[in-house]
Amino acid sequence: MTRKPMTSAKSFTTHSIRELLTGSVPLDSNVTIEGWVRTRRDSKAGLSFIQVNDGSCFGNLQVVANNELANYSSEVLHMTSGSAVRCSGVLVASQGRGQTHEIQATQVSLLGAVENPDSYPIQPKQHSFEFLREVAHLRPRTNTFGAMTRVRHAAAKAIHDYFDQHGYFWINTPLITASDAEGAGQMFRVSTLDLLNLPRNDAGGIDFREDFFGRETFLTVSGQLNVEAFCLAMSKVYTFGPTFRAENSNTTRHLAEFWMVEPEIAFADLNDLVALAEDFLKFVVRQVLERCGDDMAFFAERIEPAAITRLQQIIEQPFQRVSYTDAVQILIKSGKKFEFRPEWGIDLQTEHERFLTEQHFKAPLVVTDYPAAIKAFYMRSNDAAATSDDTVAGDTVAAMDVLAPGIGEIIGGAQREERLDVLQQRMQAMHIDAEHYDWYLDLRRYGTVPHAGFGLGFERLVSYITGMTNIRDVTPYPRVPGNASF
RNA sequence: UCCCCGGUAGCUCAGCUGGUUAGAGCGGGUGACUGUUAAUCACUAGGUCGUUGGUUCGAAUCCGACCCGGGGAGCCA
Repeated sequence: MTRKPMTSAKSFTTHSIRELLTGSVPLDSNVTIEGWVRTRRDSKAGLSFIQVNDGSCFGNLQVVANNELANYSSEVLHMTSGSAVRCSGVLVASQGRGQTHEIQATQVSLLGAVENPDSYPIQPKQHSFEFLREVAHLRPRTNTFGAMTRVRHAAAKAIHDYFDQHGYFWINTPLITASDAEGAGQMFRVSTLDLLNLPRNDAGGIDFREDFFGRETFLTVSGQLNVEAFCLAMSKVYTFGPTFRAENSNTTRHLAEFWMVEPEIAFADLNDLVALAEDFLKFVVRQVLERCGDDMAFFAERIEPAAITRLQQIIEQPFQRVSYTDAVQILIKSGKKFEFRPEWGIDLQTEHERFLTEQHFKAPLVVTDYPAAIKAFYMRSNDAAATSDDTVAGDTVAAMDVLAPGIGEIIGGAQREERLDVLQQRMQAMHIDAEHYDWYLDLRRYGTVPHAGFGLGFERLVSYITGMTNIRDVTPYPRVPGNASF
């Protein structure tokens, strides 16, 4: 992107630093850049080196400003970290080591000064992530969050590209909902009622007929049920949008507000879904590696040494696959002492998942066919319990989780129960009020077909890709219990 | 929600068997020096030791309560 500069400097064209560093602009061109000062080093020989970053790429551009500039001593020497500047000059090959290009400045303008340089929080040094969360509005100016932001963008773009190239339609499912979905967790209430003066019904409860929508409403915990309806018309669809969970979860992998990707495919079974998950993840990872080389190199150097190599392994290796029943057997036979003893019928604990992905398989792992009792009502009942030995296995459903080393569950999905009578039985058994799901049951009454889908936690994906271990550091403004700052 | 750990300068931390005036590095300011690379060197400013009670002649240091942050677990994506 090139454009005219905002000021009068004639024959200088404004460029992103990315353009200048990647060699798409010939040397000796007159150029202008706009950005924020990372560091400034002064030489009393009469020149200063200003490292400028504009977010367009990981690298800074070095601007060489000498004392012949009219504002050299009055402004240039006071351009501390964080100052906003516009620099014009000639793009040249750098005389010094450490960078290929630099600008010999003919004009350096201070657009926005840093009022209190001694208290500006972002210094050219390592900060703790805990501290940076307290200055979430300024942390985009750090290397780490610049890199994370570009990776996050590249991943989101890759997700849309993958589905677009494979004939999927992006469905914008509602964020406000009246159903409590699959009971996927605690929900945030949406209401315009006056909390200090609640309307009451005859039974003494709150009269939600007086509320904005005439009934109780919440923020969505999943777009899945809604997107299924479009799946059973458009064949291949997906959602990608914000999701809300009011769970009191205080961990490095939970947010109250996060983004979720939920593809849903018709005329498909669990095997098709597993194949999709693998192909999809590999595509996204490959795109990020191709587009964000500098950023990923930074994560590998400073955050997680294996950041790049483990992504390359994901691309190259086939995902491992194991049934829940076999996974439990592996855990039992491992002889390893777990805090929670592995047992058929109990959900895999974090320590179990970690053992399977990090020690046993040492790869992303797809676990399938979980006990029906611990899974949601809409998951398809398997016809027969599949076991690889003499273990007695109970009823299972065609569910699947993709577990990634270091992160745990990154994808959860299932083939959906398309048989009306089986679905109704299951809802009854799980005490789900069928009245709220009549429209959902309609999908089984009118032209039902086998279909399947999964949910991918977008932040968990970014966390896995970058090696950033706390999910609060891979989203711009994290919302967690007790904190909605910024 | 449960279990641990922590809160000292703008940042990262030391000091914590109670005892003159609470320290260092980085960052800021000033100066020296150099086509510099998180530059280097010197000087300098900067602190209600999370809040609040208590113990004590005396509390950053010991005890209680509260607030905030972090890690782990559960729930899940």
